[in-house]
Order: sequence, then structure tokens, then C-alpha cells
Amino acid sequence: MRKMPKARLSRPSLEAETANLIRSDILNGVWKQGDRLVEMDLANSFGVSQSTIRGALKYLQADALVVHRPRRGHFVIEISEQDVREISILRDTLESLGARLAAQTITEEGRNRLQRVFNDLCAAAHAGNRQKLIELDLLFHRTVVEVAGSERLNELYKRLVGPALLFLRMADHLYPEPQVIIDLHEPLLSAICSGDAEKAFALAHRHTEPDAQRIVQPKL
Amino acid sequence: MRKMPKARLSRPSLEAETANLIRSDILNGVWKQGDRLVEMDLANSFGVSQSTIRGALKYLQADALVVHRPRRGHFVIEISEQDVREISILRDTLESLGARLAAQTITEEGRNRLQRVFNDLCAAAHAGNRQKLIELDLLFHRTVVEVAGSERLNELYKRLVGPALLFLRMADHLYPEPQVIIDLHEPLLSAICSGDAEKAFALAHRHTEPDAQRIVQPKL
DNA sequence: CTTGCAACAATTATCGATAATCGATAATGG
DNA sequence: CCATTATCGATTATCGATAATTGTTGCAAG
Repeated sequence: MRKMPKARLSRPSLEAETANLIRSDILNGVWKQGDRLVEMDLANSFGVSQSTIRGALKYLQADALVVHRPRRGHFVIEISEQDVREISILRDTLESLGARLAAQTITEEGRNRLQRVFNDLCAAAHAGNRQKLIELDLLFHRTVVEVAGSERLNELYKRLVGPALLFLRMADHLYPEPQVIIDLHEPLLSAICSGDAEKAFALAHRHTEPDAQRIVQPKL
Repeated sequence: MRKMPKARLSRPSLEAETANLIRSDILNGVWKQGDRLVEMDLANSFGVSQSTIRGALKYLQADALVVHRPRRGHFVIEISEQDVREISILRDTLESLGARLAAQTITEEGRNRLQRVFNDLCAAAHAGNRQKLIELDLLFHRTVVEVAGSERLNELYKRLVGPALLFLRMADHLYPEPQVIIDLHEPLLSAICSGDAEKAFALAHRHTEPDAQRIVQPKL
């Protein structure tokens, strides 16, 4: 009986690869909020067919980074002050739910994963790398949600990550001080890893709120 | 100055129309959970091109009724016991958030919309039409979320409606008695319409929980 | 009988062409 | 000059063909 490999070979489709490139361009500011993503221009630019671009845009819609307006085209999302508030409230809601569920079901593997991300987050904080910190903050919560083991929660949370990342990357000067981020995440990590679901829930609740108030207050 | 019409003329795309037909088939049991939706079969069946089917399937993915497995095809979702639990928890979470936001921002138009749906729900309950009642229950909450005015919450909640509807339609014998549904929704409607956000939040929280326990307990 | 390989059919993924729609600009009429 | 209509170019939507990949079946070998 041959030993089967742990991981299956998997090559991303052309659609998925193209989506990754476009996503990167969006997050790196090559495209501005509200920009129209013209299918034929992208097709010519990436050297693929229009239909491959349509497939790629489908992935970006799933990430909530792009909206499709039938017969008019695809557009990079625009984030209003209202959107910021909504995203913050929804992050608060889903992150705290994720923290509770993760604490209820935590495993050794889950602890290790979270610890690793938290270590990376601390390193970025100490290096004063705000952009990296923003990414790792969101990755931390993504990991919490993944560790929670709810695929459906994961799917919903995924739709918040892209817009939050897009917004925070452009407003990183409003992001809290690095040490504040560590001080907010460390007790949350502890509560989750020790299985204290209600404490994790409360900490994740409180955790997001100062962010939202701080970021929303100044006029955009 | 000519009087402009209130509503713009809008014709659904072929993709969207095809998606509606397939969605209807899924919800009416023509397709079973886990069934593979073969692009070319659907294209022949509906008399459209494969690419139109791909576009339609994109819409159904957005509704969380269909999953795409690259290079293998598209499949009608399967709902495990775990899924039922997750959907219930997430409904609980988003419906109560929606109830709170709706109560905070309620308008006369919002009250009228909710009242109309509630009236339809009562009519279905009195007629003992369980299938209709299930639909209207979900429509009630969809309306609450819409009235709440958070487009992003609406987008997230939308991903729960399809699966919930698919599940409840097949398990309607486990759905609470019609009068119970009325008794649960009437005080919720009152709280929202009177602007009592915290009461609406609590009622929506309590409202979903008995459902989840009742439905999940029996073995599927 | 079981396992492995090859062949073939089925299907998905991608291509590029054409039809339909929209947006911009020019022409016309009041 | 302004408002309306017509025209044209740009782009999206849909088509159908072909390439790539997967899944099934049959056959041979151990």
C-alpha cells in the first residue's frame, strides 16, 4: 500500500491567478476606489481572454473588493464613512463570535497557529511597520475565525477582510500605536487559548470598538 | 420640463434570468443537495451558451446555494448537522444586529414595509401554510436587515437566506407551530417599530435560539 | 481477485468572435 | 444658445469552438 501524500497537488486556475494579480494591484493602490476595471483592457494587459478576466473578477467580487454593475462593468469598491462604520460593527460582531467559538473548540494546533501569527504581529509592531501590522491584525482575526472551525463564519468574515484591508491601508496614519495593538491582542490570545469563551467574546468585542471610534471620528 | 418616471426600466440579463430559474429548481427540490450542476447540460436544457450558465452559477454562488470546485464543477450545497448549527448561530447573530440597527433608524416607510410582511406572515400562519410561513419568516428578517439600511449587513445576511431556506423547506415538519411564529415575531416587530433597539436585539436573540435547538436536536 | 495502466468520453476552462448595450460626441431644430 | 436626436466608438454580454483536465471503463499482469 503506497503512502499517499498529505497534500494534493493543486495548481491555481488562470482565473484565480489573474484574480490574485488584480487583487494585489487593488490593495497596492494601482487602482483607486471607484475605478472601473475594463475587461478588455485587463485582458490585453494580462495577455488572457476576456472570459478569463470575467472569471477573475468573480473571485474579486467574492472578496468584496469589486462590484459588478450589469451592463456597465466592474468597479473597485468605494468606502464611505458609512461603510467604515458598518465594516467596524460587522467586524466587531463576527470577530467576537469567532473568538467565542475558537475558545470553545481550541486545539493544540489552533494554539500554535494563533501563537505564530501573534509572534509575527509583535515583530511587526516592534519594527514599527504599520502596513504589515494592519495585515497581521486582520490575519490574526482570520486565523481565529478559521480555528473556530465554522466554514460559514469564515465565508462571511472573508467578505469583510478585503474592504477592511483596503480602507486601513489608506488610513494607516489613523491606526493605533503598535504597542496598543499588542496590548489588545495578547489577552485575547490568552483567553482563546485557555478556552475562556466568554472572556474571549468580551475582549474581542471591546477590542474592536476603540478602533472604530478612533478611525471614524476624523472626517474622511 | 417633462415628468420623469419614478423607476428606471431594467431588464435582467440572461445570466440573471437563468440563475433565477436554476435557483427556483434548487429550492423546489428538482436538484438534490450535493448534485452536480453540469454546465453543458444546463446550457442545452435552457438553450443558452455555456458561458451564460457560468455567469448564472456565479449569481448562485453569491447566494451560497452553489459551490464551485475548480476543474470539477459546480455543486448544490450540502447541509450537514454542523451547517444547521452554524447557520442558526449566524442567523441569530446577524438578525439581532439587524433588529438593533433597524430600531435605531426606523422610518415610517420601514414600519409600513415590516407591517406588510408581518401581515402576510400572519395570513400564512392562519392558513396553516408551512412552506409559505418559512419563506415569510425569512423575508421578515430580510426586510428588517434591509430597513436597517446597512448594505454590507444585507450582503452578509443574503448568504444565509438561501441555505436556510433550502434546509427549512426540507425539514418543514420540524418548524415550530404557526402560532409560535406569530408570537415570536409580533413583539419583535413592536420593539423595532417603537425604536427600542436593545429590546429588539434581545428579542431577536431569543427568537432564533429555540428554533436552532428544536431543529438540530433530532437526528437528520 | 486485485491493482495498475491505457484509452476514451465527459466536462471544465479558455479562447476569440459577434451581438447587444451604453456613453460620448456631433448634428439639428426650436 | 439650449435641448433633443442621431451616429459612432467603446465595452459588456453571449455565443460556440477548442484545449486541458478529470472521471470512467476495459484490459492485462501479478
